[in-house]
Amino acid sequence: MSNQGEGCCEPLSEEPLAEEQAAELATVFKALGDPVRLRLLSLIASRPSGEVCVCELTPAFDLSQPTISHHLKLLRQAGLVDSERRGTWVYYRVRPETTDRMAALLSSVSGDRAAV
Amino acid sequence: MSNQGEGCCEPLSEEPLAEEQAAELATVFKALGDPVRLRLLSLIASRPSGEVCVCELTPAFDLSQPTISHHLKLLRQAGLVDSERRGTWVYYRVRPETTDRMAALLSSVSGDRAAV
DNA sequence: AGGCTGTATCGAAGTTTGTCTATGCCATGG
DNA sequence: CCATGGCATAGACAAACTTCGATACAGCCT
Repeated sequence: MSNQGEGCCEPLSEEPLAEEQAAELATVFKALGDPVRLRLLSLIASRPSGEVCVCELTPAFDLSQPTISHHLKLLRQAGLVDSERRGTWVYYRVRPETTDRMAALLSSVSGDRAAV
Repeated sequence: MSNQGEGCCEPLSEEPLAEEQAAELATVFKALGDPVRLRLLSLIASRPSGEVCVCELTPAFDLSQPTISHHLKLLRQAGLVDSERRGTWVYYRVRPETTDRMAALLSSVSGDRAAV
């Protein structure tokens, strides 16, 4: 499969991002790669209280309630948000550890080398 | 539909992330949401020279050459990388403007409010 | 010019994703 | 204790994505 000749450049020394790590990080970015989920995250993050009730998120979109629930589940599984039930209602909040980690990763890409 | 009753919380004041903007940003995150593309970006970014020849990227994966070419195209369309042909070979480099913008967005999420 | 090599484009197959309706679970409140 | 409302899960289906082989295009070299 197309092994380059010899005159192009030096061979790869090492992959900066391991296969396994890339798969894990891709899961988080994939969760961010949908307009609805991005807006959900933004809605949650923009609250001074730090949390939003699902009953407030659902009517903000032109989508069915199960669809919003599904998107929230993906955000939760990606570690981007956390949920807590208080009585009748469920509240979602951002997990800054995850967003910070992703921000640091992207910064390192433009900075110099890819870090963890 | 499910319009909530009245006892939950106050209504939404405004969406922090417009629908159109969310769609645009989601495209970039979607490009990042694949292990192969993440590793490609990492490989390109980790080079001191700032650029990598495609002939070096292709054999680094257990995938066909058209598949790598396709992933590079998506990264380019998302504004994450740039390509330049020099003679026989094509070189890819990271566009720091884009990665920095995404990093800033994620930082703002954990910081306080969602910014542009 | 002709052949060779590196890269991109073109359909096509299989899998994943986003959305819906229908239904189930949990907590509240008569 | 049963009815009601908020939220999650299950199954179904269309659209999108990832991958491939085949092919086309672009430079180099003899």
